[in-house]
Amino acid sequence: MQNVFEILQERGFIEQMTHEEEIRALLGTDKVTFYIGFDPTAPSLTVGHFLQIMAMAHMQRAGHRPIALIGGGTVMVGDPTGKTDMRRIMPVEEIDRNAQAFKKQMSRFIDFSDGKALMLNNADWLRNLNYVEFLREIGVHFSINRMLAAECYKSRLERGLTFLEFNYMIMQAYDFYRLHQDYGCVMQFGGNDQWANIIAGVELIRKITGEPAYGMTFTLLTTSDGRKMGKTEAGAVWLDPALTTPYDFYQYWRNVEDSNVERLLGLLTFLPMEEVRRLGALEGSRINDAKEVLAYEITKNVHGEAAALEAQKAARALFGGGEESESIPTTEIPAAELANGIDLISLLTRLGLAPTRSEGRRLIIQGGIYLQKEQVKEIDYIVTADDFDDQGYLLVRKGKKVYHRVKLNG
RNA sequence: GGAGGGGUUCCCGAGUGGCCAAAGGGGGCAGACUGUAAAUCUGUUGCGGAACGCUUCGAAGGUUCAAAUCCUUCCCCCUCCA
Repeated sequence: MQNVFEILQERGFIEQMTHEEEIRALLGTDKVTFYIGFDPTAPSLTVGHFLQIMAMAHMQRAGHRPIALIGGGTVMVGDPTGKTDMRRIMPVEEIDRNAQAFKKQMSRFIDFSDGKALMLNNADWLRNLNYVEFLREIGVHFSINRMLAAECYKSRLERGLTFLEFNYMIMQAYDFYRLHQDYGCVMQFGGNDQWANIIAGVELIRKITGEPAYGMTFTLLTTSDGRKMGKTEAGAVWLDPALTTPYDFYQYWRNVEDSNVERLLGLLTFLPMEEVRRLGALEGSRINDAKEVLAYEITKNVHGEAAALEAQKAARALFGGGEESESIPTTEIPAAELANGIDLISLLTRLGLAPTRSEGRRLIIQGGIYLQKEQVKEIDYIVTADDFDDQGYLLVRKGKKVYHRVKLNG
């Protein structure tokens, strides 16, 4: 069997490592326990987390034991890495609620049965730390001079960094130490922005115990010009279908830029690399086939095969002219309300296609609104039952690719 | 605790009494071009309507015909000193 190290490397995960040769050897021979931390800052995991989960899944398939560490304790402090502003202090109730949601979602991707993987929450040991003991036991091992030199604090040193946030690195290092002592965890992975936090843990363990510990970071999802991926006008791309519908989720991947397709296939699907390379090599508009595969595979992984098929069918129908599908977002409106017609602007705000009436007006004036595939440019257009088709549906399109269906009820 | 600097519309950042709903850039949205891509170009980007009105410039008060701009108090951030 192929060393999982090679797999991760070939699929494009690996960015930095503390000890390349040792890690490669270890992963090839022993069963290792490793961990990745997830801070519950939001009510759902995002595609950024998903990349970490994929790496975890590859590791588990290779026989290693993952620890998914929910950061119910570390979020109390807030990771300043990559943030330019002070982190919001989150209420404990919200943190715990988010942590629960993370747990639930995580179980879908990693097999936690029979101790094949562990899910822990660092709230269990961080929230009740004794300050003075902690300082004497752990604090002595950290050099402020070194910490300040860390790249991740650079921008914050210019703009302001509180002592609270400054401690984040120490908390995370302590997590690794605890997992090492209590669970024999010897490796920590994370996004490349976590590098400083990870080596802090590696060094802490080595200093205190004299035993080896390793760290590795994975690539971050970015567009070709370096911007973070996973953001849309509506915010992040969530794994929770209530926050990002499977259709929108599918469409997000269907629309990634050409130059990223091969990379994303390697990172976010389980397709064999041969296939990944074949799809990535498609030229011109044929790369669209690869994007369909990408979107389908990821959606299947996250939302299941049925939802993925449904999303694919809907997308093909809307963009290819096939049969329409049920999974387009649909709003029902009682026929009685349409008796006298509804003005188009009101309809747009009601469907959520325009946040305000001003925005709706703008959209119409700029030619961004279509009813049943016909552009409508009259801002005082009145929608009546006549606009609906025989089955009682009205297809509203905003711009090139945002669709919404209205169903006439009763 | 002392001295100084600062908080502007999603973000950065101009604006020091009327010409400011507020320059410029970024981002977003829409249009053109395309392949449901990227790049590029154009328009647009507080809210509500037709002209026009209404609510904004850390918070609350005040001066003035008129305030983002002046005064008072308060909150928050940064720098230096202690």
